[in-house]
Amino acid sequence: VPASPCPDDEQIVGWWGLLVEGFAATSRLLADDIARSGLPATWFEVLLRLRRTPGHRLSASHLAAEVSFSSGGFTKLTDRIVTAGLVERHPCQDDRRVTWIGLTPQGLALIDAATRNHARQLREHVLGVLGTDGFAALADASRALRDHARTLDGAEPADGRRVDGPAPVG
Amino acid sequence: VPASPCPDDEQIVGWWGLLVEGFAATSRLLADDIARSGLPATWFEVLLRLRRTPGHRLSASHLAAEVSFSSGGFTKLTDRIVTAGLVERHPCQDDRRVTWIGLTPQGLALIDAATRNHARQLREHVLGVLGTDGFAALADASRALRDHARTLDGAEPADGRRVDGPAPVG
DNA sequence: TAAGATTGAGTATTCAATCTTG
DNA sequence: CAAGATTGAATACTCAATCTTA
Repeated sequence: VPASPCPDDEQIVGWWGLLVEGFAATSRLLADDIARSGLPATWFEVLLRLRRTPGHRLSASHLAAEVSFSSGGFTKLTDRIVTAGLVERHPCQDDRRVTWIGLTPQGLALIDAATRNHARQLREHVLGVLGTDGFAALADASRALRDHARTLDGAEPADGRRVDGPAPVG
Repeated sequence: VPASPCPDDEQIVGWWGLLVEGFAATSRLLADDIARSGLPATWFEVLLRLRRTPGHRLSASHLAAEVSFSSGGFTKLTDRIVTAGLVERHPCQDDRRVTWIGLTPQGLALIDAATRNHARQLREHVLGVLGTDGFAALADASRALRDHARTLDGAEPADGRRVDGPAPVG
């Protein structure tokens, strides 16, 4: 796509639409494969982050934020993964409000295997399509978007300025 | 990110992780803003596609596929949007199994306003971060990923062999 | 007061089964 | 029998309120 100097609204909205569709389609492909090894996509996201953390443990609130879950939703998600025997809760000694979530040996074994398979899928369905440079550029752009959005998160006041349009439906 | 000739598993998985996080963070930013104008994100996706279709109408099953919904889930989503007066169901004359979903005047007015605001948000939170060339490149890569994934969808056997039918084209 | 975690209520989604039409 | 649409059961999430601790 040769870049226009000044893309119009339709162009911009269309570009973002491609992102939504591309990400959804690829995510589904990957999630289906992960599910085949016995892991819901949400569990995979949790275990993946524990796996790459020294000590294989993170605080519940930190982990919840990383996987974009609400506090309450993450409690229930954790309940299910604990029941499955893949993670354990550990009360924190220094600050008794926090709960550490740590991988069990079974959890570690499962996420190790799932990660190897995941990487294989990514080579096939992403790296194979975009090439190394393309995938790296995509990752770089995504990091920039993430950092920008997270900077604004919580700093964006619910100010009075509204869309110039019809009142909310309801 | 200078591209390594042969990225390892951790690298690849990390790159995809950035995509997941960047997309989630930005999507949430955009969805929050859309919600402020009175539209749930799912409604917006539906109305957006009707808006850019000649005649502002699509069949339910086609629309469901475009927004990545199950058949049953889309029926209920449609129920809610119909109740809000933004779309209407029209039985198809040629094939009485299909239902057309069409925008109402209110729906059109609302999605028009929401789209203008959406474009403004995209300029701020995506175009402003990546630049025109960066955004265009991202859209291009996303299109490639989408087309690849959709080619494989339905052609990828679940566990055993594919059910009888025409051989996959790709 | 504020922050981390949990609970309960409400909502939205998928899956499987059903109905209708081609 | 296949395809589109709908329904009911089950699941998973968010939000608001609560409890505990800093």
